[in-house]
Amino acid sequence: MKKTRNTRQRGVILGILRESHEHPTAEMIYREARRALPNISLGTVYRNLNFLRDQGTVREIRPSEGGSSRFDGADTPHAHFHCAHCSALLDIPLPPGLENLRFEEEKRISAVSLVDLHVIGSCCGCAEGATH
Amino acid sequence: MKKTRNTRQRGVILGILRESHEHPTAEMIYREARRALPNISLGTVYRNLNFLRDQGTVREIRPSEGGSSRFDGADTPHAHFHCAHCSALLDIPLPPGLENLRFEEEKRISAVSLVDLHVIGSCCGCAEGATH
DNA sequence: GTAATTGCAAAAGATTTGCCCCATT
DNA sequence: AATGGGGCAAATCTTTTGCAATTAC
Repeated sequence: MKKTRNTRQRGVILGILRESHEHPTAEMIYREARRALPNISLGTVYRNLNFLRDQGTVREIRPSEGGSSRFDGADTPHAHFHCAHCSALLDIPLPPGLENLRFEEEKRISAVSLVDLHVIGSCCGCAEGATH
Repeated sequence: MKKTRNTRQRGVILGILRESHEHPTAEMIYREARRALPNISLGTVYRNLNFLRDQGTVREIRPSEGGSSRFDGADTPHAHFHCAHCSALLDIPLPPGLENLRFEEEKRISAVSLVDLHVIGSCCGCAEGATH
């Protein structure tokens, strides 16, 4: 197995993700990381996000509304709510019964590694009254 | 409200989507549509897919693995299984209990318009034996 | 010392858009 | 005839990649 290094860049990126609750994009992480490491490049941010995602440390969320991927550094299972109006992305609890989905009866599926639940709708800040 | 026209292009695109079970990309739909309309352009395919998606007629699926969006012309609720190895995208039944999720207790959510469940794993064609 | 990782910039990929013409209503 | 929609090509946006220099181990 390939050896990995603990670079300052990787640490800063993971730290940002761990502290943020807003599911930042690579660009937002980049801007934040530049405060600690003014020379960090966007390519490095992307490379590390891909690395952390492949490692299972963070989750990449590709919003159904389009636009950039958003990243989630939380380590407990949860679902996501997307506001279709303001593109806020909120963590919501996983509905009961979804923690242990089984797909034995589904002959085309051999193994399940991840279950992603996305709820799309309108957040309270964007309710009826608001301009759409 | 803006009046919409039934163009040959829009009809062909929707027809392809309705008949396909493989969740084609815009590019695949474009190639297929060219058989009926040799002059259709990729831009037109994208414009119509966006239109049909905004109208709620088709669903756009942004694969967690990355790459192009895939489109789903089915009209009954279902979940999706993504094979992480061959990028097959299969319709699977919505697990019981997910048809009528309620989010009353979630104060930040005002309305829900769509629930998307994505199961990521390995399909049977890509099981253990296969080259990864 | 060595190989993983970085910064930079260019490239690639996917989707959108402007403009002018055509076709549906 | 009016105008929504199409074709084409350029533009935009997001993400990836090649390469030489750097740095963690």
